[in-house]
Amino acid sequence: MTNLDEIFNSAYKSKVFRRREVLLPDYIPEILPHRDKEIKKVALTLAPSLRGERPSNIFIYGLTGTGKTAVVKYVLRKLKENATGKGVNIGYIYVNVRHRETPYRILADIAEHFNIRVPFTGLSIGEVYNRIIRKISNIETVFIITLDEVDFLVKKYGDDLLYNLTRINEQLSRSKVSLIGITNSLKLIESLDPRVKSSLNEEELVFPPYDAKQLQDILYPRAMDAFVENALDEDIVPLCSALAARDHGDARRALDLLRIAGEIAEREERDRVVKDDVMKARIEIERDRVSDIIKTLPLHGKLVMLSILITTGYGKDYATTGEIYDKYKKIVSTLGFEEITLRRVSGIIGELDMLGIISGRIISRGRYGKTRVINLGGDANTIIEALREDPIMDEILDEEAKWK
DNA sequence: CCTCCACAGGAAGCGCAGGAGT
DNA sequence: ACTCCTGCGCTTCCTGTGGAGG
Repeated sequence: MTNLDEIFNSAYKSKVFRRREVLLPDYIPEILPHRDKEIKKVALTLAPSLRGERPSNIFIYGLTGTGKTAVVKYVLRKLKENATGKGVNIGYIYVNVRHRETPYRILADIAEHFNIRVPFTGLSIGEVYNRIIRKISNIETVFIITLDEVDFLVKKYGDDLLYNLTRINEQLSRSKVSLIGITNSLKLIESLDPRVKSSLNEEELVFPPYDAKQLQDILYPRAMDAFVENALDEDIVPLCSALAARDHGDARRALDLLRIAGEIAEREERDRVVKDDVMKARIEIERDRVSDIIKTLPLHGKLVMLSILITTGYGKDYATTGEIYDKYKKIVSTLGFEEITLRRVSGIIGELDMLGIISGRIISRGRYGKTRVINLGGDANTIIEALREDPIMDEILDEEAKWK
């Protein structure tokens, strides 16, 4: 073996991980602990497709990381395997609505599964819809379309698309389509058109959150698979489970913590993951999340974020929408930009609140009006760091520092 | 008890960019 | 070249509201 081989080999061979991919969010294990009941229910509902019949539509509720997506994907995979064995045609399509959050993109995504090429924009929604129908109408297949996180779609664009999809069968001659809707919010179904509601809710399934013990049952087998023997301190898995259990029993969060903790240990070329790595992982996850959001903010979004940062005294204090808007106007006028309206700034603040970058609550000060009181939810430095990636923000922050 | 502040947040719509079809 | 489509950031106009002060 030459020197180079040795280098590559030792770089390739991690001291911590054996199969890191087992911890990635889209990995579906062979066994899903504490979800037997749910798997059975989904399987029973979808089973008629093996006889070429259209299965009932299913609606699934549950908070993030409760195994909704995993269960659905798992059952669909098994179903498909079973179908090919029996010579039945079943097609399944999985679309995550959060990543494709407009009706057009969702349809475009579905279309792409059928090998219909659709442009990023330019076609009418109806046209994409028609192309899909034209393409699949005559194929003798049961299609199961899964829409993950539909709440995002309904909240922003209403239920038109859902309504059309539930009625798609009327326009198909030989193929059949059934839908699986997955949502985080229990309130969603109430806001739906009654027609959509009854048709989509043929079967309904609620996924309860995991508790710390159940999270451990999920983590242990995966940790065994993912890590080299003895790479984990004993208290690592319980710690990740406990932290995630506090976070409404989110299994994905628990797996992320475990994986990132491992990556930190690996980066530092240690062969053992310790408690402190988990704590660091927690900070790192938060930093990445904040930085991703701030980076993709439009210019005025960043300026508003900056104004919040300054008016709240870098997180030590509270500020109202009005105070933030005043500060924003000052910043904008020194830069010579055109300012956006209060309405829009209020909207941006609302969005930042929803994203959890800041935390605000609406209060009434009686005579002195009703407003939103805001402070930074998390760490100011994380936000400053993310903002400084934009040269304009960087300059303003330097300027601001001089005044102090 | 009523008023009226300082906004929240819904609805409609505008102008532009990116792209399709004709 | 021209029309038509959507997404995005934004504006305009709007109605709604908890409670301190009169």
